[in-house]
Amino acid sequence: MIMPELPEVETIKNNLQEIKGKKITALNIRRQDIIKQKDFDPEELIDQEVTNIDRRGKYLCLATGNHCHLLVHMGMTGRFFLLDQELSYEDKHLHFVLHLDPGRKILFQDPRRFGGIWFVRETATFFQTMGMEPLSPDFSPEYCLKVMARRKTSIKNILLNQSIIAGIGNIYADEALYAAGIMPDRPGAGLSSREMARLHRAIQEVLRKGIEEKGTTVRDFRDGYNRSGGFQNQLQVYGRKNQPCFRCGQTIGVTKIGGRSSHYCSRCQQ
DNA sequence: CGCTAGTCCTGTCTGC
DNA sequence: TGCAGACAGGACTAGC
Repeated sequence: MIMPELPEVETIKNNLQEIKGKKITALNIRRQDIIKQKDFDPEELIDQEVTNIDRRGKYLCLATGNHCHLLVHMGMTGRFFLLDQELSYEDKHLHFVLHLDPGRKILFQDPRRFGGIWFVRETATFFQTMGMEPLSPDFSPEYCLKVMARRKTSIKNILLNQSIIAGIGNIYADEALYAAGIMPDRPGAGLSSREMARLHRAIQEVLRKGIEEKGTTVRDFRDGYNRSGGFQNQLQVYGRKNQPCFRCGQTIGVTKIGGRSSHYCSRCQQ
């Protein structure tokens, strides 16, 4: 099971750079309920050039020449990928198609439909409540200490809170906490500055590694060409319940935190 | 405001 | 072999 997190969306973003400058020729909304917001008529995108493909948190953002934005969130099982016109494709759970000139298309497929598409005019407003990008220069141990001060909830919950840090999901949260040697149920405010420095570094390391490996594929994730990623082979704790810790041999445990499974090594993490 | 529990959804896995 | 139930969880909402 997978949800596309920051490294997965970043991978799709990188793949899709080649459509920059291409013209949108048509679009096909096959399921209305995956459209979450419509600041403008989607038809306005037709005949427009894709001017930019960006990422903010777990959102992919396509900009067009007339200052319109198409935002995509993959939810848990969403796929957003390029396909050459002549190739056949599985159209089950296919909710949206963007046709590009010449003869290519981008498909949005999402069996579980936790994902969606937003037609947004002002991205600044849309992303107003989104937290800091963890790979930006402003993301520092000091920032972490500041935003986690006085928070009694678990550090795991804080890492998953998109309004504090953008883009971290269950897999990279567990991996970062393992790499930092911190138990996921520790209250955020209880972390020492030394621990916060370790966590800050671990977050950046696992995310960078995830991007380098072009994402994690447990079952569902596919990149902008519908290919699998490689980070699943480097997971230390996520999905390794009852298996020995690579570092110390202790059995990896799982507990529920905030309704989500949290994987940890009780010897390597305090 | 901070936090928890419930909700949505369907493919896959488990146990009888 | 078949089938019911558990499970996966991102983001949002209601309620305390």
